[in-house]
Formats: sequence, structure tokens, C-alpha cells
Amino acid sequence: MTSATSANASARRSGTKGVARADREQQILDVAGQVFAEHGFTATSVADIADRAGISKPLIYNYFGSKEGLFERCLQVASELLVAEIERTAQLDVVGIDRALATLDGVFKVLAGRPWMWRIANDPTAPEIGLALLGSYRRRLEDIAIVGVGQLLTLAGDHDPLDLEALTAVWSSVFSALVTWWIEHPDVTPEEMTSRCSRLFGVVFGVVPKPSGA
Amino acid sequence: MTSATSANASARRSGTKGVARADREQQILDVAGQVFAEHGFTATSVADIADRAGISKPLIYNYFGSKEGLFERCLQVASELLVAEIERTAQLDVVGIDRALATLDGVFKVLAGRPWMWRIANDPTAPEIGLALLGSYRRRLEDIAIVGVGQLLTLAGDHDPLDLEALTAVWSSVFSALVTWWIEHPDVTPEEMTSRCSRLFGVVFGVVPKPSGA
DNA sequence: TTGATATGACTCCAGAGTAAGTTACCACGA
DNA sequence: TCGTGGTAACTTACTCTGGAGTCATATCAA
Repeated sequence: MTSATSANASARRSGTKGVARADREQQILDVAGQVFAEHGFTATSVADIADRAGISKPLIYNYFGSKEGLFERCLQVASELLVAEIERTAQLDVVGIDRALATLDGVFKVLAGRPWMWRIANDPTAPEIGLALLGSYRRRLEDIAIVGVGQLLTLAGDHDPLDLEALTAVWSSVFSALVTWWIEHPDVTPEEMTSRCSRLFGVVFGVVPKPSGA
Repeated sequence: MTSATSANASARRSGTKGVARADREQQILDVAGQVFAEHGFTATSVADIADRAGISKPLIYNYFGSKEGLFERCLQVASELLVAEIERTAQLDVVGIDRALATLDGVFKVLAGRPWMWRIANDPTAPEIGLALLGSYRRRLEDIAIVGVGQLLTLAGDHDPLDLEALTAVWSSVFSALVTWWIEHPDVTPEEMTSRCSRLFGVVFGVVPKPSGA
């Protein structure tokens, strides 16, 4: 990801434990992601992460500068992946409920096996710097959501800008609620969850969406 | 509220500043509610609250025992009021979307002028003890929500218990999103917000609900 | 020897909580 | 109308702890 030792990062290189920089960095990020997800930014101490990673605290500062710096990197990895997936789906030629379903399906698949990404991206105790970063990602998602919601409202003859704003907030929260519910039910597979969403949309909108092909 | 000086709590009574216990308690609760709502439990220090109230820190400990104790009291006041209102509405002879609207309307009216109550009841940095208290209130709300959602699902022939659970989570989040959106738009009156909700439900469900009479 | 990796043992500070004293007011007796 | 003691309200000036962040030093590959 960074630059040095790009070819064979796993090869022994130098230093007390013989762990190459890129490897160590990745390892710390992995562990930090887990721990931050479990307890939230504020309730997590750098010493916790160091312990779990089997290294010492100063090493983390050596690699990431500060607790916030470390969190920011975790957040960036997670957000980047999620937003990229959602933007990818938005390019597809699908609209309405089907598009919503496709987006959810994509997120479920990205998140499968890495639920910590979702928790970090929604950590309410995140520090200022993290909130700023999150804000920029959220704005990108908002842009996408607002288009879909706008189509729905326009179709219904509602042109009130505040209605658009409010309904977009509602849709975002529905999206989050579904993903969060799934994260809290680790036994449910992405496929099962997608079909559950499809079923629920059908009930709510009184429509049977065509089975997702993606 | 407490016991002593019940008749005329505002009358001077005794002590350095001549403020009666019940008055001071209320004053601290008011200020604490504001400050906790602004910054969240974790980011608020007891000294902050003391400063804003124009008193000293130990006085707060004298009255409430601990930072958590103080927060718990704020939370209790807020939750009690909100849950009572929602349960009251649930008694009414209204079902479906109309009931949802009536509930929202009630909450908007309770919250008008005291938005801090909503923020505190949704403070993600609340301490354990607060979460426990919140849990009990939330369970009461869940009981109500689950009935309404259950009716909808049954009507649609869906009897999957996990579907019920998930859709209830979604509905709760929609409810929260609407209230939160409103809290963040202080210029919108409760009446305006209720009619906005009514309009949005109409768009989403493709139904025009009858104008709320309550 | 040099330079990167790594750590034990610190410093430092914010913020929760406390001990001990101070002030104002009241109710009484002389 | 003075003490004088009782008591509730209130404050100053602390202690103590958890946790962020740092420094001097050690280990190892080349």
C-alpha cells in the first residue's frame, strides 16, 4: 500500500523482530480496526491495541504518530472501500428499489468478514479529525442518495427541497439500520440478507421487485 | 418535586446563596441537560457544568453523587417524558400510518423547546449505567413498535420472526431519523413537521393518510 | 559502524472525586 | 437586641488515576 518493500513485503528485512515496515503497519491496522470497532475510539487505549498486537506502545506512535492518526488510517481504509463500492453500484443502469437493493447487496459483500469497518465508519465517539474525514465521504454518499430520493419525490409531484432533505436523511438511516442489523446477526449471509431486504421492501412498498441478478 | 420547601420552593430559605435545595437541584439539572446535549456525556466535564451553572464542582457531587448520577437523572427526566408520550399515543384507537403520525406528532410537541432531551436520550457516549436505563425504556418502545410492524407484516403474509425484528429496527431508525432531522432544523414547528411526515409517508406508501385530528 | 526496528520506563495532564473549612441564615435564651 | 449555637448551602484547594505521548536505550541485519 505504501511504497517501500512493495514486491515482497513479507520477506524478512531487518530490525529486532525481523518484521518489515509494511507488514507491521498492516498488522497494526488490522488489530486497531478490531479493537476500535469493539469499544469505540474514546474507550480504546493505545496500550490496548499494542497489547493485542503483541508489540509496544511507542511502536504505534512510531508508525502512526498519534492515536487519532491511527484511527484516521483505519477509518480511511474502511470508508474508501465502502464508498467505492456504493459509487460503483451507482454507475450501474439500475434505478428505484432495485438500485437500493443492489447497493445494499454490494455493501453486504464488502463487509462480509470485516464487520469492524462498518462499526468504525459509524463510531459516534470518533475524534474531530475523523468526523471531518467521515464528512467528506458522507457527502459523496449523500450526493448519490439525494438523486434516488429526488426521482421518487419528483415522480410523486413533491418539489419541496426540505422534503428532499428530510427523506434523504430517512433513507440513509434505513440503509444504516439494515446494515447494522445485519452486522449484529453474524450468522446471516449476505445473500440471505439481500433477499430479506428485497422481501421487506416488497411488503413496505406493496411491490414485488424483480429478483436481483447481480 | 422532592419534599421539603414544597409550597414555595423559590422563597429564600438558608445557606450561603440563599438558594433552596429543590431550586438548586432543578437548576443544575437544566444546565447539565444543555451541556450534556451539546458535547455528549464523555466530552463533558463536571467542571464545565459547574461553571455554566455559576457554582462549584463539589456542589454537584453533593447533590448528585457522581457525574454518572447526574447524567442518569437527566436521562431519566427526558426518557420518562418521551416514553410516556409514546405509550399514551399507543393507547389511542389509531392504527397503521395514522398511528405512526400521531406518535411523531406527540414527540415533536413534547420536544418543542427542549431539544436537549432528544440528544441526551440518543447520546452514544452515555456510560454503562445510562445505557442500562435507556435499555429499559427502549424495550418499552420496542414492544409498541413491534406490534405495529407485526400487523403490517402479517397483513402481507410474512411470518418470519427475523423479518419482524429487522423491520422493527428499520422503523425505529426511521422514527429517529425524522425526529433528529427536525431537531436539527429548529425553525420548523411541530405542526409543520407533522404535516411534512404525513406528506412523505404519502409519497413512500403511495397513500394519502387522512389529516391527523389529534 | 550504521541505520532500522523495537522497548522499558518514564513525563505530563485532564478530569473525576474529596476533605476540610467558610458563609449565611434561623431559632432560641438571656 | 444581642450573642450563640445549629445547620444547610457552598467553596477552596487539594488527591489520585488513567491514559496520551516521549526519551534513552537495546537489538539485530547488512
